[in-house]
Amino acid sequence: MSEKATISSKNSAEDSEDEGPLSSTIKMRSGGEPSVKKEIEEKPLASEATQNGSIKKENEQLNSPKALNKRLLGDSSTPTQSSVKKPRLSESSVSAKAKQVSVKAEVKTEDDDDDDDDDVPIAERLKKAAVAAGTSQPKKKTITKVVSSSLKTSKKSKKIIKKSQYSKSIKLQPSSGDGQKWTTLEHNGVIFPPDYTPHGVKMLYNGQPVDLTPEQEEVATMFAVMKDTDYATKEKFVENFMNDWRGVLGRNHIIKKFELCDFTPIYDWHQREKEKKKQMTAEEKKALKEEKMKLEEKYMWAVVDGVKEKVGNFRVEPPGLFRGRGEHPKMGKLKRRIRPSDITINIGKGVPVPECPIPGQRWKEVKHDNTVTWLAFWIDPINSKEFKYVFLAASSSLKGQSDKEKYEKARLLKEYIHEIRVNYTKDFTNKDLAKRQIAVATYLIDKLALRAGNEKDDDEADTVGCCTLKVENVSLVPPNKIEFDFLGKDSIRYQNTVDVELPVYKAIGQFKNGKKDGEDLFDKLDTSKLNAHLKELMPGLTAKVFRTYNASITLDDQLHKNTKDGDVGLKVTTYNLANKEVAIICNHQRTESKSHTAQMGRLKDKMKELRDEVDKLKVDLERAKKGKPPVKEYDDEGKEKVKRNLAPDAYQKKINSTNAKIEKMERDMSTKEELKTIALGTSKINYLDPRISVAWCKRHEVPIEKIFNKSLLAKFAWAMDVDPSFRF
DNA sequence: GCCAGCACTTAGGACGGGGTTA
DNA sequence: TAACCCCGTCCTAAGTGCTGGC
Repeated sequence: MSEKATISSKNSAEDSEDEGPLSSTIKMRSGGEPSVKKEIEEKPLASEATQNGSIKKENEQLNSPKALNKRLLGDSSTPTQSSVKKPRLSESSVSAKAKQVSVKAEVKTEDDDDDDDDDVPIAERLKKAAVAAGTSQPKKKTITKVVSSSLKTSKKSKKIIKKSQYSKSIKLQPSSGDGQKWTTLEHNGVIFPPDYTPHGVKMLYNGQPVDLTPEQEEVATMFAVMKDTDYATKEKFVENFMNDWRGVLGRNHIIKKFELCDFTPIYDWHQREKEKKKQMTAEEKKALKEEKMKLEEKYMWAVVDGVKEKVGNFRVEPPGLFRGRGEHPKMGKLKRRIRPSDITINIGKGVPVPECPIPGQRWKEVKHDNTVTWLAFWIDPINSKEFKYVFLAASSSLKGQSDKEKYEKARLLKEYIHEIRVNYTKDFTNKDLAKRQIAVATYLIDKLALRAGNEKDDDEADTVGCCTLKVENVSLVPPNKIEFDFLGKDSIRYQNTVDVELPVYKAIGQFKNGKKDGEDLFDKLDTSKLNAHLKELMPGLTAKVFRTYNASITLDDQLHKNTKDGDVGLKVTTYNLANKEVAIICNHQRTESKSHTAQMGRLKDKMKELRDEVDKLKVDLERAKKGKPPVKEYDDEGKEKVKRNLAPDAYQKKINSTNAKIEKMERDMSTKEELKTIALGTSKINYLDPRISVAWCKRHEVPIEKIFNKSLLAKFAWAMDVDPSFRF
């Protein structure tokens, strides 16, 4: 069970029949087909119009007959042959279908209210429903075409955007339809961690120092340095560690029982080393850093189709003890050292194969597969069914292209969401149990942004997603609430009580009926069935698209509704609040920092000091008004403090400025408290279409650097030239 | 239709640098 | 000057989803 606080639900009880998922107006054809096919072929998509035509180009490419090529079954292990894989449907189909979707290019102004609730996440609409009952239909400005150049960015905002060295956009090459990811690829392979250097510090066994070989000492040290982590106290961790360590120690070694092991001498040695490192002068640290840089420089870059791109993880993982999350059955197992003979390299044909950095050794294999993006991989030593890949960095064009496609797919869902909701609502009462389960699962994924929930093996932590929810994870709370309590990805607890439509409540009751704890709630369903069904509703649609859609549309909606005139600081606060809403929806949590309570305590003390100061200043102000000197004050040693006589105006000024400090501090404290277990970064990196943020910054003259750090600016370079009118 | 293999995205925590404060 | 704290970066685990083969 996670120790983290649970994010409380924002889903409220206003989930009435009228304001449910189906209440909103939609742009649909009477036949139920989304939007206007003919119109589209003549007019660009709204998004196309804002993308300098680049998307249209993509669609053409993805639509090409080449996209239907099948995978050729070549011997991919032969270095001279590259396997050509069948492109994923999702890559081609979304863009292809995109042509069939509506669109009159519409621009909603900041003043416009949303009149189409299907463009808003359900959770938000539920909240809105209570407030908005009886509100009049808002107006929407419709124009025939949006061309980026026709929308003027104000001079000032242009300047702000231009000022940023990262604001230049990159033009992404559309991904080809045949699954080919690159034409030429050059890189220098991977770098290995240094060999183990024995320290010679002896651990104790049964109180006596023990001699260990370097290999045995290395594993002992891995455990010793984790002595003060939670892992070291977990039975499973210790058990797995001891089993693997015994293998290294050999059958006849004196060390048998963990209880008799004392790793303290090694732990202390490690602490001293850490301290030594800390005590190094700035110059020494700099020199060390430069040396490391020199060693690594050549591995940091790849050249893809003639463009120099950063490599993401060019360092091979060092050996260690496996740190699985939650109650992972393999925690503590020895993750052995990876050697060149474990590594498969992928590189362009006709360019030099990276030299193996360890003399006398060689790569396991060299491939030339241009249908994949990995530069190297090795088999995970903890789970031999899995691979560890070396990919390009997030800032690379390849990653950028795929990121953009992800957001375009989520935007496409906007066009289909109404029909999808109509569809699943109808099926809440379907006689076919499988259909009923699909309907309810889709509803939960849409409404609560739950993950799909693939099946898991027994040798993984016991976590669930939507399709793998167990009977005990879901409780009925009459008359129509459902309480969720389960461990999701990374064993993060999801605890939420939500109002649901009555048919959903009844259906879940039926699914639970006659089942015991530990049994699947959706016994007729798994992720492949669910995704197959979703694909019938929209090309390329899968469960995870709903998370992207919900997150991005929530940000867009919140920014649209809540941005007020004011200084940049205020606007950034508005942004962060919107970001927080998204993090709550996606259940992005972090562990409360160990020092949080102490930090809050210190802030409270400081606040009290400031308040006392204001009280004293008020007294002195009254005295000054009467021409009296300020009240005498004494320090800890009883010596009188020097206090100047000030004019009443000066006291008032001081009071005002101290009050301002108090107000700021109150705001900071409440933000700190609210965000102590909420992680904002995850959604910003993975779920929020960066074009929403960039366009909002342009419209409101907020420097983009206030929203994106250096890494994000690089990752989202492709989004920087978005038109200011862009809406998700 | 199912499963295993594969390729990729999404995720939280560790760590360290640098700015701020006492 | 040290302690504190924030933030960016790195690390790698843990998900999702597609495909081919049976």
